[in-house]
Amino acid sequence: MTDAPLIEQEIPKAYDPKMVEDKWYKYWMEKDYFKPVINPKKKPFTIIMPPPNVTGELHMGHALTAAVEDAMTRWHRMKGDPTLWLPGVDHASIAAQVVVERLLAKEGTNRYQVGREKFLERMWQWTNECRSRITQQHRRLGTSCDWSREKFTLDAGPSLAVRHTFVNLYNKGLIYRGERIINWCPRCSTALSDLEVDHKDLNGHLWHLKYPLADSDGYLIVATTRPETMLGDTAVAVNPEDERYTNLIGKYVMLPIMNRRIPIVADAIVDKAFGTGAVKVTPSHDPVDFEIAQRHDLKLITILNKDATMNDNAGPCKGMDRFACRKWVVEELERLGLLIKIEDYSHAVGHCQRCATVIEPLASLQWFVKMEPLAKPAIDVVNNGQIQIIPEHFNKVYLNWMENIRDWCISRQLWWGHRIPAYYCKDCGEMIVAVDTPKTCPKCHGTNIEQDPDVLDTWFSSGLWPHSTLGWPNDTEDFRYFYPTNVMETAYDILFFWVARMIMMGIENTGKVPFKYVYLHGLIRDEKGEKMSKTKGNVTDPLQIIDKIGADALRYAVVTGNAAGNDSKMSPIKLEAGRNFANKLWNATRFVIKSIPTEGKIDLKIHKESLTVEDRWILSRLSHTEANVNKMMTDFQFGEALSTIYDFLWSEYCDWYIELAKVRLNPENKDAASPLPVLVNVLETALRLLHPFMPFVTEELWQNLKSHLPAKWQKTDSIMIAKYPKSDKDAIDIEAENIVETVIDITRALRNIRAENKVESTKWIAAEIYSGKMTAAITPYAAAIQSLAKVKPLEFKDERVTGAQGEKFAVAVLKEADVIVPMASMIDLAVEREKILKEIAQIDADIIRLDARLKDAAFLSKAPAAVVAKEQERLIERKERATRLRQQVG
RNA sequence: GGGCUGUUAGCUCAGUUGGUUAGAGCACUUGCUUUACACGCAAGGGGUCACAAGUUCGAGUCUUGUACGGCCCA
Repeated sequence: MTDAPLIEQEIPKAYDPKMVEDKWYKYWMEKDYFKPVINPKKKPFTIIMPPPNVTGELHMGHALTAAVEDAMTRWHRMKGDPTLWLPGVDHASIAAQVVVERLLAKEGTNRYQVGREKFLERMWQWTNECRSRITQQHRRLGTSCDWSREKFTLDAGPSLAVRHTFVNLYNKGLIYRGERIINWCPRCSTALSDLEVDHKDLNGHLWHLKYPLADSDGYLIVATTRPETMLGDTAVAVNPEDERYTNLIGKYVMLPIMNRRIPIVADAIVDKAFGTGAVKVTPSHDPVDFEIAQRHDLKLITILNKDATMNDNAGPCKGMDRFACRKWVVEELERLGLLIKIEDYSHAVGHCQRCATVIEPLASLQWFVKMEPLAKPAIDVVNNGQIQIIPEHFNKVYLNWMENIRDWCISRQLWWGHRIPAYYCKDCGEMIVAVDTPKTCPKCHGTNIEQDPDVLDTWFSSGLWPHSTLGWPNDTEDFRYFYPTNVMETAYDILFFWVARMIMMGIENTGKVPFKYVYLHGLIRDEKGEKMSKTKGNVTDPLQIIDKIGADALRYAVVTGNAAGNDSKMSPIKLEAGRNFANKLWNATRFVIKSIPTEGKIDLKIHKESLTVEDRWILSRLSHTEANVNKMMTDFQFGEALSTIYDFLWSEYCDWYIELAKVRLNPENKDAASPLPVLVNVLETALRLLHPFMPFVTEELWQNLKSHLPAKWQKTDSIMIAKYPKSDKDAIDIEAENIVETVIDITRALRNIRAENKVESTKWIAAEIYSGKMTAAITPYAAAIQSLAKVKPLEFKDERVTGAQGEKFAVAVLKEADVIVPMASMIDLAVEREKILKEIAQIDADIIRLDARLKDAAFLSKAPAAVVAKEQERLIERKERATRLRQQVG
């Protein structure tokens, strides 16, 4: 049995997270608290963590993910659900390979020189270093995920899932190999999916070129943004409805430079309004042209090598770089008198998302997933609510994309990743797609078999993550118990990349949705609202912040004031607010602990019948808080839930309950009922309420508090396995709330009068209170009001004082009371009178409005009775208040 | 070009079935070594909720339009 870490007996004045965080994380780990106990009688709560890439360290976005998922996880665990938060790491095929390739470049070498085997060794070395860093960071953040179930995408299990899925989809005809236009990154030397291409508007040119007719005089003018591609043209296309060109359809032009006869074809896709209405067709290097070529049976001529230099088909340009070639072609056409004009032209150019190189559309033999059949059920589950996306408006974004989905290019000419489970017989050319490596060719029985050299798009394996991490395709206990999972929480920028694919693949492989809720959080930006990036140098390192102010403050800062789907800006101010809150709690607990007597028996049981009104008040407020927080947690309003707890602890418990309790704790008031039972119980409960958000400081304080309490408080070893507080309806006490609110109002009014009249803080002033039917309830608080507002003597009057008495007063008319301070020494009556007149004017306006509303037949008949009653009450209150104010000004 | 979204106090942002007098943190002004906390306490100032029209008994909240941002897809 692990003993709880030591707790400082002398509590320092300020909270120092460094002294407490590590020891508690270690304690939780040793106690195995993060591991769920499978109980078939209970419904589990499961979150699969979005696996960070092995490309470096965690950033603030990961910290947000961790904070939110940990809050959900800890909350459910405390509620008693068997809770699994499964961590993992992604091999990030292209991104990680780019990182290591850069390292090699620094060493003056590259992956080809090193060779596939050695390169992969290097990748593993990098990956292992990275993984331990990421794990370490997660631990510092306080994440309560089950490390014993941690998965890596290249582990045997997830890899088997990948091969199974590939083979299954291939057998169903949903994966095919074919020659299509794909996005080629010359730097990475691989195909990319459409999603991996960033389109940036660049200022370029539109070159108008003259193509002479082949069999007669005259010419056609075509416009292009990429003149070098003309070397691969195999046609010119016009719109069949374009009268300018009707007579040319079926004729030929002579392609300049290459001197190739190419046909003029008619295709409806051509936009009559673009350029001259005639377009050059380069089927190997443009997706639209590729389609035209399919329809018109045109030749495909590829003119580029994989590194974006020109190949043999480029004639005189062979060997040139693509951009040098562009320049050369333009000059040559000009020399030939075939360049008509050059226009400035801004257009979208695709760039590799990972290395920012301009991509080339290229006809290439690749593997694809046929998406439409997979998308259909994935659209249905969102439409029928089986999966709920939060915030809801992302439904439309999701559906819009899914309904226009295109086939997905999944093969990558990379080395780091899941190798495609397709094998080719070198003897007979047979292709074999199989989960396990075949030993012999099923057709010719030869053994000369080679595996496809390519790997799969990382997102192919990520798409399986919710089921592959739980053991699928094997029938495991984890898979049966924890799948489908409950929540997928991630950033909205990978909705298509990841979430959509998980839904499709999850349904396809398991017949079930992979999760019930998709909670999308926003991006964390820097103080100016810019996206954080290493190149900009504006990244905030979570570890540095944790070192400085602690994990809880960081977690507070990323969660508070942040609603689903909204971006948020990180700033030192928010971090400070988190630190301050932790410190406030620290000191409140310090105060409570100091108030617990060290000797003699202490009874901390709450005896309902002997509670004072302020006890009943704080218990009532706590109960409201518990109800609201649980509701907000259920509704994924984490920022709101956290502020609710913050407000309760700071503005109600600390500001008022503790201050009121001090009156009773004063040795002079020996006979007063002790506030300790409520003081301790409410604090203990509030710490549990807060624990999912700020785990370290709450554990430290909870343990510390507990160590000063009697034996029966020692049953639970950690706050993280203590029960999450639930609202107690019986504790709701409107009467007590009313009375304490009045006491607070009176105190505030008195302080206000003091401040406005610049009364020195040490000086006692006299005051009279008239509080009508509340008098009896308020009177017991005379001592409290006296001490909180520094008022003595304080008298309760039966009769309201009127302005006619000739004496000078400062007056505050409150909801339930009038506060009168004789001001002989200090007040400027004229100012005071002005203030009251202003207030009367405001109230009169209210009265007119309310009166009109209450005379309005439509309102009376259509508004709910409760609303009408409330308005009536309000009118009475306003009128009565106006009367009281008028009495004061005479 | 299509779609989504934002505009609330000086700044950053909450405000979830439309229902009292729109909130917080920070900043600002004033005063406090009031024995838990200056990472604090007390008091105060500050908003025609972008603009216009509409629906409604009632709009920051719903609808439409306008202006200016942002994002995604092509």
